[in-house]
Amino acid sequence: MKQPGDIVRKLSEQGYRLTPQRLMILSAIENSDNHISAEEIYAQVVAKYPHINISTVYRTLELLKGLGLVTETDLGGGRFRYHPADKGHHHHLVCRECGAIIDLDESMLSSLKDTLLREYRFIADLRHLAIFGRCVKCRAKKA
Amino acid sequence: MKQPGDIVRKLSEQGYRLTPQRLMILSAIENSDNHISAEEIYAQVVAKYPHINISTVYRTLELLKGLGLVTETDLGGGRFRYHPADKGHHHHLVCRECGAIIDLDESMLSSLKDTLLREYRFIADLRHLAIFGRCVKCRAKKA
DNA sequence: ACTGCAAATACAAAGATTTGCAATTAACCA
DNA sequence: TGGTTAATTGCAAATCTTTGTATTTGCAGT
Repeated sequence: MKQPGDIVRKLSEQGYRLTPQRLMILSAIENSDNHISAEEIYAQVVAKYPHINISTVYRTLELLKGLGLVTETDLGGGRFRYHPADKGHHHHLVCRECGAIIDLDESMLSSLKDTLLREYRFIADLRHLAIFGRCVKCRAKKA
Repeated sequence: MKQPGDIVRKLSEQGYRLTPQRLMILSAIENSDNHISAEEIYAQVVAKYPHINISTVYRTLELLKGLGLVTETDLGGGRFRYHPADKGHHHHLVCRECGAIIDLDESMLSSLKDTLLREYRFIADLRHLAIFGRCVKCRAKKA
């Protein structure tokens, strides 16, 4: 398991500067339960450090994504959410009705990946896929 | 098979106005080979009818999508593409390297849909999914 | 502690999509 | 044909994300 600050250490090891902005952004991501958005990160950081600009949040997320330290999931239409990569790859079932996000184990899609490779010779990147639909709770609500 | 103008007829039947803007937008979608974007539609229409506003294009697409006459595919990050719904549902394999879009038959994902329903009781909407990766041509280019 | 410099930042502006509102107009009816 | 009216549009502004650029700053080497 990772310790808090593990991402900070890796950044430092790779020669990236540890600016207060980055530390606060990382803290927001690591302390988030799950699936935090750029706007939410910005809101958290700006409360303590009003000087920060939101473009710094976006660029930091871009950096962390590129380094594989943070995972980005597109919940449709470019609504991106982030979480620490060490919390494991998984997919997301997103309920269109109530907005619930259900984590789906990576192995669920391995046979699909195999099929695409065999039939289309296409190497599918299925690391953080979002699938939309209707969850069990909303199915119960009304016919 | 559908005739050109079939969507026009359906709109009219359901009490929607047939404005010149809508007719030209529909013409652009129906004459497109595949996967046209809102910007491309706008560019085509504005050439003949410079007065049109792009928000009309977006609103018309929203309407057609809601009526199930046009299908919207999110090629990642909210880059939407459209095509007539009667050309059939299919999925898309999108190559991150060369941008190629490979159509994938709907049946390809039916077993995934079944599994999600059985194991998660989740009704997945897999009508126009985009899966990212690397296509066979780009695999050949370099190791 | 101080200095230099490349890295990182803030700011501003651009691109893509959405939304509120006043003006326009397609379609119905006399 | 012309009038009426609710649907539709154009326009402007807002939102979210990205990008260019001048300024600031972390940090390695004094």
